[in-house]
Amino acid sequence: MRVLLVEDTAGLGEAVRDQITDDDHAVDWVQTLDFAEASVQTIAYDLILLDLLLPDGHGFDFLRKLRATGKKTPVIILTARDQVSDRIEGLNAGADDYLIKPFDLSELSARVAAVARRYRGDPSPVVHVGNLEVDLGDHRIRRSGLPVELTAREWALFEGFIQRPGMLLSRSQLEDRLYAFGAEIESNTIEVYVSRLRKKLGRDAIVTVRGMGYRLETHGH
Amino acid sequence: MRVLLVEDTAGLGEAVRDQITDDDHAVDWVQTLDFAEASVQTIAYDLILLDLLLPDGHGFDFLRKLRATGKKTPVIILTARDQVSDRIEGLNAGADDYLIKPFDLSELSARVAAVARRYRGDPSPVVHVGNLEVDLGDHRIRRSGLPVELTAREWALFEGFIQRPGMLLSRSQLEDRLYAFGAEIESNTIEVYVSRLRKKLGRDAIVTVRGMGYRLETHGH
DNA sequence: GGTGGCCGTTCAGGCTAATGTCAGGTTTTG
DNA sequence: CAAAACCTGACATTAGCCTGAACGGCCACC
Repeated sequence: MRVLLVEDTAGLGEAVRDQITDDDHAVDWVQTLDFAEASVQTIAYDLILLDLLLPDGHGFDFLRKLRATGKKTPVIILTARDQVSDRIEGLNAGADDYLIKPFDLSELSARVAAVARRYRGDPSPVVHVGNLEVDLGDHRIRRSGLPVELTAREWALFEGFIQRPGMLLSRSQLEDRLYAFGAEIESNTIEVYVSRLRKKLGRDAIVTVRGMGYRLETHGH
Repeated sequence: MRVLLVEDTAGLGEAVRDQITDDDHAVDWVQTLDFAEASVQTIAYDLILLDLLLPDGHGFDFLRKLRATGKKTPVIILTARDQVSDRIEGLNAGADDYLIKPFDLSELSARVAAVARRYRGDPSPVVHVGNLEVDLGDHRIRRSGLPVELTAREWALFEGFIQRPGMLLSRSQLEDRLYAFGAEIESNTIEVYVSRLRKKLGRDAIVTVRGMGYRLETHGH
């Protein structure tokens, strides 16, 4: 499997390259969008790891161009913590996944493996919580077998819950998932999204813990 | 897990130290960058809590130096609300998370736990005390196997007890857990909450030490 | 270029349960 | 025995939460 890494930070680039490279994975590492574009034109990559802030432009531009040419190569975005809101846009722009810096290298391996699995056509792992069936790779949810469609932000929130089912998530932790890190939020957006998630996933899916936050109900109803 | 707290405000420093210290977490508290630098050279910390405005310099300088030496110790920055631009800079400088003063102590716990988990990958620990079973991450309690629901303030108090089972906690220490530091309280709120906790956790769960404070009973009843 | 629909965001109104205080009782201490 | 310290039921207040509705931006499609 051939991986293109687009990342201009030296330390991180090295670490990622070393982490991924093995018998099955070859990594080409470039540091500018220019090189990246040249690379995808000459080589058919199986996966692209894409930093967003690069010296000669924004990763989205590259991503959009790539998709515009019809290429469906899976793309994982590597984004800094203060650009979390970008991920919404990123998913819209055609990214398959994203990782927030700083991330565990093992986490990276897991995502890469997941993409590889999907790429080979193997089924991605499915998490069962209550009467929900969640396919993390595909961002697909079934509720009692019936498919449920979530919008980008609904998913962003829900993903927070699914990563550790049953764990109590504070309001600010949830806000960090939706907005640029540390952004002040004045309205009741979280409540609105929780409300919408409940409408789609079931009234009891998410439990309010007054004054503390929310948690995903882990056992069926 | 070993935590370095770099904070020059006495009251806040104490409160944070007390909040974090438990069987699993040892806290070293220093008040200047000088001491902080000396500390990180002699001890391998698992987490650093860093105030930005310190008597002998700015926290960023410390953070940059730390990263320059290749240390990847997770760092959570503690900063005042009005320094928005600092946030971006801080994340670029290599911080892992941010807490904006004034923050809830329970919020601090959550972040520390999250960072710790991110780096160790462990699930949240479950503590057993007497006939109580406490999951700190989930904020869940079982008493003889049966779930117990606590309100935000009840939990805030209880967290103080559970972190140091059997240790005597003074009234003012407990008050610090319920209210922002320094808030004087005139009524008998502590007594009321201790009473409410006893009703939910068992009459003997919390022992009164007349004139001194309270402590959590550690062996079953 | 226009238009319709979807999504994100905010607001207002209504509701429930958590909170803080008090008063009257109980226990401990000197 | 009196005073100090503590306990706890009751209650008014309000913080915190829920949700329908409306608005505006953006994008795809015509």
